[in-house]
Amino acid sequence: MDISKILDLIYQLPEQSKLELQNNVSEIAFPKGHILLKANKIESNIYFIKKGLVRAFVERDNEVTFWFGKEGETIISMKSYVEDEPGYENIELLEDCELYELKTKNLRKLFNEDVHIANWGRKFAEKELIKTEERLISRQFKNASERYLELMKDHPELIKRVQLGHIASYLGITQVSLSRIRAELK
Amino acid sequence: MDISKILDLIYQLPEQSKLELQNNVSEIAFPKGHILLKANKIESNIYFIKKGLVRAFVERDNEVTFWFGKEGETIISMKSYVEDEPGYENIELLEDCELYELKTKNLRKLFNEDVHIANWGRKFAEKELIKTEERLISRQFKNASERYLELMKDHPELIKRVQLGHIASYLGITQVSLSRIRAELK
DNA sequence: TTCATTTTTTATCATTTGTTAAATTTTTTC
DNA sequence: GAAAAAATTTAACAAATGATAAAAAATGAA
Repeated sequence: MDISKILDLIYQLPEQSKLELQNNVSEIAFPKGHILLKANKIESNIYFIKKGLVRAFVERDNEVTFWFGKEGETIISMKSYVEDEPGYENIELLEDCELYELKTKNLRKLFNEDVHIANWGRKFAEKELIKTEERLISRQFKNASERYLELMKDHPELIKRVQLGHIASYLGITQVSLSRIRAELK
Repeated sequence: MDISKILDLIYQLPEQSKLELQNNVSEIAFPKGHILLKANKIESNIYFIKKGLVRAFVERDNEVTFWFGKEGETIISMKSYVEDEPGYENIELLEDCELYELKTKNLRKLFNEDVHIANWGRKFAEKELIKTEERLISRQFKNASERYLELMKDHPELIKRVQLGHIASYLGITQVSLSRIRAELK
């Protein structure tokens, strides 16, 4: 998915502002398994996924996967981006990826210079917020089996592309529980 | 908490922009028990809490409380605000409240006219996003008892001001479970 | 205060999910 | 293609949480 399309998905910018943003973007590729972002470090870039699939996870006793990103989505260490503090998330590439890279520093400059880009940034955060809030609510009143069915309905491709251990973690259950749930659905 | 302080908490605006925002704000009060926002309706205002306490909940078999707002916080139907679509949340006043009201229509106009206000709106969404993401992650690897202790640590005043049924719902467990957890902590 | 109502706790049993270990299947590597 | 490694499933039992009902405590209204 090309950068112009990705930027439009978030918010339709006037041509001039869009070019400003695109001029600050460079392309970069990494292989499956690469750790793009490490926890407890300030990340100075954000990335848009041209091609591939990644996961965000935090490390506890085990790894807790809390987000998947695929073509068209944006990779951000929220803490770094928003508060300039080390983030809590690691980002691992689950497939070979082609990414667009944008320096946070340059983006912040554009936020202060261009009202359209500031509103683009606002829309981005707002849309992410709605997605996160809906997931939180879903967690609050659905059991594991219902959450799995919901994921199958909303993101069937994820279940094909991601190994079940990560899916189970994302759903907030153990892999063994997910396996049991799948067996019961047959 | 006065409106100037509340706006500053989100993002420090230049004086001129701040006055622009403040000029669009009016004061309003409602008694405990009042339903300020109803689900499935487009809400045309956002509110800042000057004084009091509210909760956001969705209706399922039971009510699921997913947010508490107190002095200095912002009441928004995210779906209405972001996508101009009916929201999923109800907002109930848990105490008598004094609120600042701001018409979404006017705010949108300011977002397009004033780069500082656009960035204020961006910061607001970004900060809410981090809080929501942290709660989601906490849900993913902490059990009910740990989540209760976390809430006691981070927001002890909530436990004093809110009845336990709502707290239990917010934590994603039944009131009976929360009561049991409290008994085990003694 | 006193009574009625609401909230919280306690108890019991059912269900869901976790833990551990082993078996099976799939994927990767040589 | 065979061996090794990784991922998934299955099984048995443990622990956490849910559901229901009843008792106790707290709150609110007359």
